[in-house]
Amino acid sequence: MARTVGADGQKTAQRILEQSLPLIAKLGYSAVSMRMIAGAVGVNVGALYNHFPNKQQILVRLMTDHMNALLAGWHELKTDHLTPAQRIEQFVRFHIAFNIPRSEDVFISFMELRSLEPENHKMIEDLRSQYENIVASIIRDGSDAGQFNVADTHVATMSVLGSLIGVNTWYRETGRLSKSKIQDYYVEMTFRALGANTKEDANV
Amino acid sequence: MARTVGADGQKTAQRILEQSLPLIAKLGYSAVSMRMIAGAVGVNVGALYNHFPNKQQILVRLMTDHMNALLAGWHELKTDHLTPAQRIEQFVRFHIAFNIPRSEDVFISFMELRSLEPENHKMIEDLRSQYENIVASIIRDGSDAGQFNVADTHVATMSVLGSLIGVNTWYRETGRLSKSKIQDYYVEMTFRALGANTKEDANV
DNA sequence: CATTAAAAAGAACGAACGTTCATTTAATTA
DNA sequence: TAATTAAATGAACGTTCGTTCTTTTTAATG
Repeated sequence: MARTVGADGQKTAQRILEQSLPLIAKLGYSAVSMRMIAGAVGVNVGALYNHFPNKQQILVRLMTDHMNALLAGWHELKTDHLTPAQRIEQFVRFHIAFNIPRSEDVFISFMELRSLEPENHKMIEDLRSQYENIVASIIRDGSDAGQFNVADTHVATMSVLGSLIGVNTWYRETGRLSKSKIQDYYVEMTFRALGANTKEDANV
Repeated sequence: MARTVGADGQKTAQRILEQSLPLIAKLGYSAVSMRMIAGAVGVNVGALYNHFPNKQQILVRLMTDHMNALLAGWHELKTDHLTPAQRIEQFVRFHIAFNIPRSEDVFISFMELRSLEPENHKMIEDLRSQYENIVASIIRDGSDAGQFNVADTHVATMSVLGSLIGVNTWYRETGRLSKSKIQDYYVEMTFRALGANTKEDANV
């Protein structure tokens, strides 16, 4: 046998990414073999190499695609003209809304950094720090404007991001809480953690 | 060659655990081979099986030892007689102090759950939920007593734990902030996030 | 001191790994 | 329609994997 009827390179490449995602999220990059991916796609092992030069590049694509979508999603919101309090609220809501349906991407992008060769690692790390900088600059602006009251900008940034990232580890579609309720709760807790005094001002 | 001078079973078993820890933390369980561990210990591959029946049990020991030490460390503090606000402060300080010098254990216990066979996975998961329950019950007590003001106990628990767990991902021994400063900052942010109104009452 | 047990070495096992290659067939191009 | 390119198969490559086994040497036991 050889090329099959209806075979399409672009579609196969996409299927490889789609099938790799849950496998790597569940088992980890090292524990997933090219044969497993091929099996999930419904294709022979060798065929994978028509679309990706090696295993590592599959992981790189998964991570860059996710991080770029995350950053693009945020920048689409165009929040520059808002107050720091409004921006952090937008950010909390965006982060939760964006990441909940992408729990596997989130997990991989956090978890498999160490599986990347140095230059790829650096590239993803840069994207990640761009995302951290979004929060850091909101908190810094809020502090400078006297709207937030934090002892240390960096610690506050890490605390806010840490609590948000944790959502993915426990959220369940079928759980007790709706996505929007979770957003509300986290907005409130984030405001409090940052010593924000402007939520009422902004909303009432 | 064969048994070497001074060879001691218990010491070797301990060295296997000690050397496995940084390897697995850095590369991941699947990516670490028994030969790498043996090399780090300075022993032949086969010798590992005098001390552990298989690779999985090394991971199990690393994770159970860590989780048990974590739980034991907390219970040693005997905080039952304190107020919820005092207890959550103690917890935040304990968690940071305990985990910072054990970043590799923390990372593995969080990361490699998926590498465990079902029964081992369940055992570790049980230990982890015991730890979560510590926070949950403090927050619940504080809410019931009207000392905390949270919209949802579970969400608050996850947010507090998430922000704390994040510390390990960015703390550096040589960094700008001392451990005790970080503790102070996190105590304050946690109090705020929980709507605690008793920090001043308790301390002043 | 003789015997047994513990702890190591080192070779070997089959299985699985990522990757390559020659080949075959479908789709596209000239 | 003929030639070329794209996309797949399936076998094979050498390497590494976790594990087992035999053998050797040291330490502990009687």
